[in-house]
Amino acid sequence: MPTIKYYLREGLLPAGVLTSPNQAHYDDEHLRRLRLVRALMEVGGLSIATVREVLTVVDTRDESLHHKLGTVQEAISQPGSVELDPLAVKDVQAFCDRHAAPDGFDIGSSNVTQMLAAALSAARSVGHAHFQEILDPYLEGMRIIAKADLDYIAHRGARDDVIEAMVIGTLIGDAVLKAVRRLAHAQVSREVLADGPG
Amino acid sequence: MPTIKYYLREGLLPAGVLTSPNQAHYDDEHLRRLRLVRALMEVGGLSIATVREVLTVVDTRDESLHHKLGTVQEAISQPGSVELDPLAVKDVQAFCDRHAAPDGFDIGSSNVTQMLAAALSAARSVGHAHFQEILDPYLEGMRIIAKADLDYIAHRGARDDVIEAMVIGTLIGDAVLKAVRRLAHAQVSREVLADGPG
DNA sequence: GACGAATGGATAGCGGCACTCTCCGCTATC
DNA sequence: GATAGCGGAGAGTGCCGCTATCCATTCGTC
Repeated sequence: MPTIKYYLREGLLPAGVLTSPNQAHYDDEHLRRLRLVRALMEVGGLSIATVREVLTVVDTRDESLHHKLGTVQEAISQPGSVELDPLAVKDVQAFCDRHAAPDGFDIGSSNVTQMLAAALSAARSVGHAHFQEILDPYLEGMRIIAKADLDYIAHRGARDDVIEAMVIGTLIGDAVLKAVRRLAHAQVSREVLADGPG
Repeated sequence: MPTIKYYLREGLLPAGVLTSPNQAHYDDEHLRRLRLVRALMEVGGLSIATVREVLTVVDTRDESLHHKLGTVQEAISQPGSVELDPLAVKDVQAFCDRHAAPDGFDIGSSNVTQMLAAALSAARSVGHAHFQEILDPYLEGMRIIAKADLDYIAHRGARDDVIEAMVIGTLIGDAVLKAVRRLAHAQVSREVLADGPG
């Protein structure tokens, strides 16, 4: 309960409707918002500052949907503070070029490409200089997943909370995918072992 | 530099070879280890305690490879402190059953299934009670990715550092996949838009 | 209408964690 | 022989996510 007071102070939750100077009323929407905050923090690993940033965008009523999606995407895709290896940056560039528009992406230097470059830099730094070769199969698998994601968003109806659905789908989706990847490792390696010594 | 002294104290880095009581020599292996620690922390988001745990297993010389892989997997797959929704647990159970051995997985209650249940619980709590329906396409995509992962490990040669390669591949891979997923979203949504109004 | 419990609001404090600072004794170097 | 720098150990710092305390008010109920 003191945590809720804290979130209120931090502006993560809207204040309740004051029925009297020391009595506020909270409805389902407040509860829902609280659960959203907890989900973003616990599963998505967002900091309070980032959650506030995201919620601000979610709550913005004017502004185009497209612009809001972009802003939120950037907010929830913050790269770590890894110094970028120029070679890794080149790898990212090559990858982006390879899958460039019209059917690909041509995103210049967003947080997403930064993330990717940071991860590949880290890989290089520990002696895995060819990790970028895995990017193409990764994209192949991720295209299937991305299609499922878009389907999911679309079927939820293009209501007012598309942005919210996207945030949830992205962050909780990341966590789910982490787990599913590990399960897939077990499944595939079992199949390989079965085929091999068979 | 004081950070390195700190890591030494915390047992994340092995002490250098003392050439004299106050002069230690550090070779490439030490540097490599340092970079590994930084990568696990900055990209993998591991805490110092978890890094130590992982490194302990990596450094263990005896013990079977299989057992070490399992231990490390558990260490780098720690779920958040989310209370589990029984319905979400049921969803996970159903998913596991659906893809059960011999070609699937039958992992009982490991950290991985915990992670999955936690994520689905969070989804439910924010009103996404049907998120588990996305699990099958997720697995389909992840199987492609998992195959690439195993290929990668295999082609790196079954040297002494398989566990290390697995840790790196898993954690840095997670970060890479996060980024690639976002790029795939952009790519696929562009394709859909192109097909739709076409 | 009196009284204890509870609420809203604000301020200060706590605990964990990843560092960082400082001091000490020593020794390689000039 | 002065001094700069190292290794080692303990205490201190800053941030962040809470948590505890305090006060005035007011709701419940008797």
